[in-house]
Amino acid sequence: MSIASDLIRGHTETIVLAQLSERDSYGYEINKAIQQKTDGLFELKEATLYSAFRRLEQGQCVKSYWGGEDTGARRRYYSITPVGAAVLAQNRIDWHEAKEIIDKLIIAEGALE
Amino acid sequence: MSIASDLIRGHTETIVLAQLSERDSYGYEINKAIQQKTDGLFELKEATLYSAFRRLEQGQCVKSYWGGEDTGARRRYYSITPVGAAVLAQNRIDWHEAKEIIDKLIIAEGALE
DNA sequence: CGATATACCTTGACAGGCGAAGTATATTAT
DNA sequence: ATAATATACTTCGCCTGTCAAGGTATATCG
Repeated sequence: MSIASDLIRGHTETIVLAQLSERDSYGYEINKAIQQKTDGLFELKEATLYSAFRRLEQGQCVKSYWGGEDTGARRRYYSITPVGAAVLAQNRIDWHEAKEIIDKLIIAEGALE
Repeated sequence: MSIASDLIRGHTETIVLAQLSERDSYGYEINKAIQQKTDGLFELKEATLYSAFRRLEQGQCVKSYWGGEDTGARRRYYSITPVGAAVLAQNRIDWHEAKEIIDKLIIAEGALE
């Protein structure tokens, strides 16, 4: 991956929620979707992804259910809850704010477009 | 503060280096400058700031020297090194890339401006 | 039958942020 | 005078999210 762990830290849950807001999905598929969306520049590590699922489910942000296996192994599907949708909405707002703040702080003095 | 720890994680060193690229400075002043630039929305916690200094100095990114006290207590000034300047430049590039990647992943489907 | 792709799970280490507490000096208010 | 506040730095130890490493199980393809 070409993006540092610390730069992604804190975004994992939001990324997962954003995926789930499109449609119910499962770990493996979500990760493939992320790789595709970023042209292979980024992927979630499995341990990171599954620990995010655990936190999200504990926080009532997602619900899970075992789904049918068309091809490989069994899949645990996740769906976003109203709580999760609200958290996602807030996280998006926070991200916009954080972006602006960080930009203000790290962009070079003269580099104002 | 209104920006989550995990969203800031990994940016602390870059923020400090960016400040030092303008002029030599010391911890307290850097933090004040950051608060001013962000209209009070963000500040580095002391422990965070000083541990960043330690890492940066160990990594040859900054050098420090004791400076004169015009008003309060003694100050430890920091200056950015060529290594630090290079790291800063790379971190800025990384930030731009990370921003785009995160945007792609968390922005709502229909919300493309 | 072995290799590969799909799919999930757990453990333990590591690193950075930060609360809390401490030290010391100068200024301002009471 | 003295208490409070602002300036300024430092250290300790906890917490949390990431991830390397290892494990399990099924289906497909050569």
